[in-house]
Amino acid sequence: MTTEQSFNTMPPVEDLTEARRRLFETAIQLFGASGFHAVSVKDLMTAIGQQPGALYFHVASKQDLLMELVDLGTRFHRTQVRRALLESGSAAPDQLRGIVAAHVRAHLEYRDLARVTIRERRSLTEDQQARVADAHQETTQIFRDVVDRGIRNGDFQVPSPELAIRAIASMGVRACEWWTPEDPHPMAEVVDQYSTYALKIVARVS
Amino acid sequence: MTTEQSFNTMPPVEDLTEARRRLFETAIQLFGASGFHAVSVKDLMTAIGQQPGALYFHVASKQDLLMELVDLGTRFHRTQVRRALLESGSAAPDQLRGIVAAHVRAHLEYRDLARVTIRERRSLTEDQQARVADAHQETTQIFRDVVDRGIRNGDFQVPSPELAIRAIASMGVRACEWWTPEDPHPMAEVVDQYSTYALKIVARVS
DNA sequence: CAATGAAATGAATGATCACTCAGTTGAGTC
DNA sequence: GACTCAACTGAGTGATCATTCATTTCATTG
Repeated sequence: MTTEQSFNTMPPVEDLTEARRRLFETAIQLFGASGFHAVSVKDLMTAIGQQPGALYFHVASKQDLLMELVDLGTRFHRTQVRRALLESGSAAPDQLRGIVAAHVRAHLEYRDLARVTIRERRSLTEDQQARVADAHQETTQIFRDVVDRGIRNGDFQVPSPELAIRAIASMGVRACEWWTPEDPHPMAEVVDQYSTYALKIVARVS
Repeated sequence: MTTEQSFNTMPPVEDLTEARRRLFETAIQLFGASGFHAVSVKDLMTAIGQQPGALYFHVASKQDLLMELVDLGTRFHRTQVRRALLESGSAAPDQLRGIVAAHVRAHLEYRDLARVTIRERRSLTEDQQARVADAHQETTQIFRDVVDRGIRNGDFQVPSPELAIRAIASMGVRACEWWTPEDPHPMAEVVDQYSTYALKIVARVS
């Protein structure tokens, strides 16, 4: 097993032409750095080395492009958390450690995508938000299921599962805002520590 | 002692004319809801019931207005954390509980201001960011001092104080994004729970 | 080598952007 | 009742915004 780290801006996606993939990657970087509304179509296309109008060969609108990015980020996040649960054992603490690690890692490996997905969801139209809501809800439900099960069988003990999950998720969500590959704490350490914090938060008080 | 909750958009500020205060409050609400770049000068001044040009009687520019709001939020946050430390006893766990409670409460009582302060710091110019940096740094240092002291005297035990503080702060910072006064969990419960989580994170493993 | 079609150009569209400024309003002061 | 002054109006400025579209480029295919 290699300890190789990936610092791509976009997770692997099928059915994506090279030109589209390059557009998406650039958009993720610029939107992630400055925000959707702060980046103009001219800014975006100049960064790719093209004219503004070329955007509309690939997407219907700037708004539509954002939708695709947020959708991509939300689905990727769900995929990673889902997989982590599948690869965990049946013990609730192991499961929680697994999904929190996946959650944090997703936000650190693809920081710009995570920033866009988190920050710019409110910039989507109501219809667009509805289209993304399901995938996000499913990810939340996985956390809820794991914590609830841990509470039922006595592994965890916490006054409010909702608050605990919000707190746990917050650590990972915020991580993409401050962590960089140059940080003195390597990604693996952050992932490990934050997973431990999650377990401490829901730990049974004996 | 009353248990009265305040849901104003702006903390009390001296030396502020009524017209300016109204402008600031509206700006905090609109910028907090949609983001600085998504709100035009026309949007902002229409919400106050004035012409766009009237803005420039009160501030030099839209950018300058943002600077004042972020500065306000950053200083208020520091004030609250500072005060909480002063009002705590000498025991590190009590101090940590106090400053975390103040941190979370500041983000819940003034959600829009917190959102603007957190999200839009990157929208400031470099000079403006530098002007805000000191106040923010001082707040961080308070957390650092409390945790470090707790570690030295054996109350706390954690592999990395930096990571623990980031995690603890994240819970409060994110809270202004999801909590509302209509939430089933009242503010006091969130504040109390999150303070407890903070103590659990840095707790000595015996 | 002619035909095709995906990809991008370059110039234009009207709308909206932040911002300016000379003039108006109206409440308070001498 | 003339004067002051903070607050705001209303009509504009040029720049930039997202978007459109007829045309061009160029690698691939028949």
